[in-house]
Amino acid sequence: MNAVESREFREVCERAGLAVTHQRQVLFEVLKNMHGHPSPEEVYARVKRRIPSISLATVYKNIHLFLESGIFREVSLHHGSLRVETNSKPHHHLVCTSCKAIFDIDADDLGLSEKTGTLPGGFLAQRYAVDVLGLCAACQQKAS
Amino acid sequence: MNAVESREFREVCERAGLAVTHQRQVLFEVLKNMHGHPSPEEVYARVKRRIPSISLATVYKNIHLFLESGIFREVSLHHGSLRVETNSKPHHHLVCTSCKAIFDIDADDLGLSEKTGTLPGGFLAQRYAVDVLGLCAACQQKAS
DNA sequence: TGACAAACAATAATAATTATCGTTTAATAG
DNA sequence: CTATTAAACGATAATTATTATTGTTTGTCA
Repeated sequence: MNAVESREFREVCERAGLAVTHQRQVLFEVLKNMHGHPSPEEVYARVKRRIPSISLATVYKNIHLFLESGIFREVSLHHGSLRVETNSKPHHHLVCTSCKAIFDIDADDLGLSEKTGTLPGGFLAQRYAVDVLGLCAACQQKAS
Repeated sequence: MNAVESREFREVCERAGLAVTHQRQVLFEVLKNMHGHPSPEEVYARVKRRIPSISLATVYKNIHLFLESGIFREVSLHHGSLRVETNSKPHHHLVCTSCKAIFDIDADDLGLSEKTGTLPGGFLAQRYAVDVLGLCAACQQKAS
């Protein structure tokens, strides 16, 4: 890594209140240089090339710390287990980033103009699934 | 259950090519009458009240059959494991319902007018995470 | 009604993730 | 620059969610 990247990482850790460790730094760099939507196992495999002794648990722990600190995001909020929709009306979701609650909102009420049909890249868009991330009323109370 | 519900269920099974079994029918009714976003375990607990001998595996299998047949939907396509975003630009996802591939699309290119601020219900909207569901170019080829 | 495929219950197996615990390392106060 | 202490680490056991297997039962349809 170069000096600029190194300083960036130190600042990131400072802000997040995390110690600057070798493992954490390599993980950070590896993530910065990967593309797409890697799984923890894929990230682990990459980091292992530079630190053969690293533990998978360390990778998980630090990915979670990065996510919590907003240094990286996860592809889709995953609810840990499969969830079934019981609301048959077209609707989207309000997801509270604090308490993880999910509220339904009618597609009409959200009023997004969803373009179906072919998008750039030749992707045929059929349906939109929208998560609006934010804070529910209760968590706003608590925060204030 | 009443005769109307029973007929509806038979039609649903017919269309999906599924046998009409007692377990399947009770599961269907239970799901119809639940609200929110129940997990398989929660559904299992409910069904068990009416069929104490039912197996959790049966619940899983039938939920999947219902999802595949489009009788119910899942809350969010879950990728089986945690995935980390490596693209730091604001973007959304094109999700191919056939091959499960995920492509990034710049938020600007998708051109949704995202309303942040307070939504009905007092929810404070901060960010939108949009999955556009459809078929990628390759899967359209295969299908034709 | 009988044959056969589909579905079922029980439960073993697997995959993903998290917890535990003894050891090592970074932060920082002196 | 060293001692103290909390944080982080590696190894691995444990847990959770899900899927596969297998022998038995039950719909479906001739």
